[in-house]
Amino acid sequence: MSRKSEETRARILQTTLDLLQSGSPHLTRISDIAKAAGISRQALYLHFPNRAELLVAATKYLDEKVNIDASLAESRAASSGMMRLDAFVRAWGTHIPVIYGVGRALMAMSDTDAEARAAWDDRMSAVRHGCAAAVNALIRDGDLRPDLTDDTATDLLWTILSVRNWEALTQTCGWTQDAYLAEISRLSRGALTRPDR
Amino acid sequence: MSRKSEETRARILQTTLDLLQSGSPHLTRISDIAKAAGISRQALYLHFPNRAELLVAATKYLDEKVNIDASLAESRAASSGMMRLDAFVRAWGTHIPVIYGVGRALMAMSDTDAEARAAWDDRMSAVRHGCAAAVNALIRDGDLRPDLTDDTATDLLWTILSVRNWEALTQTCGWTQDAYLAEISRLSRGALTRPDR
DNA sequence: GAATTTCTTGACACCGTGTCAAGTTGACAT
DNA sequence: ATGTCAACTTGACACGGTGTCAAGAAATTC
Repeated sequence: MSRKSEETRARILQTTLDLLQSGSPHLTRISDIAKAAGISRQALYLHFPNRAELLVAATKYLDEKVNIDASLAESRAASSGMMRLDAFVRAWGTHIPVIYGVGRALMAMSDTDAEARAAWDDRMSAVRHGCAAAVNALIRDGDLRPDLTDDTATDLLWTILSVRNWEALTQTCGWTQDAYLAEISRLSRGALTRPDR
Repeated sequence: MSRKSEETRARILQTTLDLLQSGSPHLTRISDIAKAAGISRQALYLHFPNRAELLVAATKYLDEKVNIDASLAESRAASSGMMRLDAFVRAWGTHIPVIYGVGRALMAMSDTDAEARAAWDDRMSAVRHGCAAAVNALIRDGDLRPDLTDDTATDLLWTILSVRNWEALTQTCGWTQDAYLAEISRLSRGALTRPDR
């Protein structure tokens, strides 16, 4: 694990992220990544045992760079439940485009690879915890719709905030990121909070 | 295209649907389907040129059997815009589980196969037309939120009603179909209609 | 009963992933 | 400067799944 080794490792990961960000996952083959990183395909296997672990490592690498937890933490600072919900929605919604490339690859692999699925599920369960925290803040303030249990509300918010929905609205429907954030905030609020306030 | 030929063709399609309904798409290989249909793998290629066209044919076959258009048409009979929205949401939401098996396979193939993607997009654009019709009915009655254009509203409803959201809530979160229908109806209504009514 | 369609068996090519072996390059230590 | 070790290279191969081709058997149809 010398300096040189870590250097190429980082280059591989960065190249992987770059390729995934611009180009569909199945067009990002192991050989494509190796070529773009300036090494042989076999050399890549000296650093990562298989495609799934490469993608997982790339995800972690990205996480370290952008520190998603810190961004989400800021939503915890909000005073009221309503503000907290909004802060969380905006924080997560802003991070989706950052992780979309690798996320899409992980989702595609989830069909066939248990390891990839586990890695993606892990990320998604972290988001779910954020949803649950926002829901709890609403409950504390008495702002949750009375006909929703906390679990139901969390499921609903988590689904509304899915990467797939971001993909549908911004990629398929062509919405701008701002339009997405605005509508999805309103939708989340309308879905979870009492109609009378 | 004799009697025998059509017979096996139908058997292949039905077997395909059966296998897709119970088991993930990548576990439904061409050879699996052939075996389950009681013919050789090569015989299957005498009826369908490739996997994508087989799936597309299976989708059409299913459409003919369940007649999804007829089911959606009933929502057109509703008098008020609000009722029409609700009828459409329930009609489509009820059909999602029927098409989920083949839909999932088509979605998975969409990553790699243009033909599969076209077939799925075609289905989804049919749903989108239904969404647009419901939105227009709301507009006619003056019940659409004033801050939504018809396109935005259609995009939003179409996204809310996506197969992915059904999958997230019923398959991942474990909601019953009834719970899904109830919540998604409420969500759709809340997202599109004026808050004051 | 003969012609034709349907299906079978078996072989092979292609693609992408993953593995293995043998050899090259370069950095560093002594 | 020489030997050692890690990083990397080239080239070969296995595997699984899709799709193709050819030759022959079996069933249908007329």
